[in-house]
Amino acid sequence: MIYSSELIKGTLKTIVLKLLADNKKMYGYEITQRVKELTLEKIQITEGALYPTLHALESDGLVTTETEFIGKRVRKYYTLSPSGKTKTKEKVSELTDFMETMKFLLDIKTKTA
Amino acid sequence: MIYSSELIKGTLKTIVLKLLADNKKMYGYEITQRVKELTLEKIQITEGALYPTLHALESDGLVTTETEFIGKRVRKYYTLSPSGKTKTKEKVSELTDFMETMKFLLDIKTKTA
DNA sequence: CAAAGATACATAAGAATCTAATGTATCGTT
DNA sequence: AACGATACATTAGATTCTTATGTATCTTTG
Repeated sequence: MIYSSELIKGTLKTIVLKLLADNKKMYGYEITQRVKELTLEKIQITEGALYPTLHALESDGLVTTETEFIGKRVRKYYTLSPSGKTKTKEKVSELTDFMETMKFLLDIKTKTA
Repeated sequence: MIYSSELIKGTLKTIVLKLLADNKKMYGYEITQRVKELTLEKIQITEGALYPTLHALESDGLVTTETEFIGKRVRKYYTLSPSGKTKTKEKVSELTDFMETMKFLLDIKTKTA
């Protein structure tokens, strides 16, 4: 089962930031594959969604980039900046908190029904 | 603290459906107030977001409506249709599942760091 | 009793962000 | 040689939310 795309909305940026926090340095394609692998195919990040997000993180100064050549093929690595690390902590704790609230909302009557 | 609006994206429809499943019959304004109350002000549903969503649920046949007059003031009640009840179960279990996956993603390195 | 705030509906322009498609190019395998 | 995987990127269109606006009634308070 693949989650409906609307669920991914709003969490993509947080997922990317968290992955970068855990792995120091990643490139776009690698991120799509890692997420797919970690979520057992349930979250599929499309390139059309990922690249604009990465570019936005860069222009917000949350990540820095370095280009590397693997043979003749370009690979663009992303690394968290100091402000990116701070932002990641904020985003992760906000999402964690949000999920607690949502769990509460979804459980309300189910418990007694 | 109020959750950033992007987090609400994609979950609004599910929240509304779940509330209707628990309460049989609710009107728009009541939904905004109930969510605010249940989440201790952390989720604020604006009318500009709610009404289009309710109208969409109606045109998808997931809810039926009945208008009631309180004095001279109109109140529009929404009730889940049979297909709405089925949809609610699907949406709630998908979101629950999604949150488990997200929790896993967010916990990965935190555990060992 | 007038004003302000709460109740209650609704729409609409603009912003943000994702999907799906398309494009370019290299590398490895069969 | 052809195909699939790797790797970047952009764009038209769809979706959905924000912010503002509009209308109208009811309740509370100075």
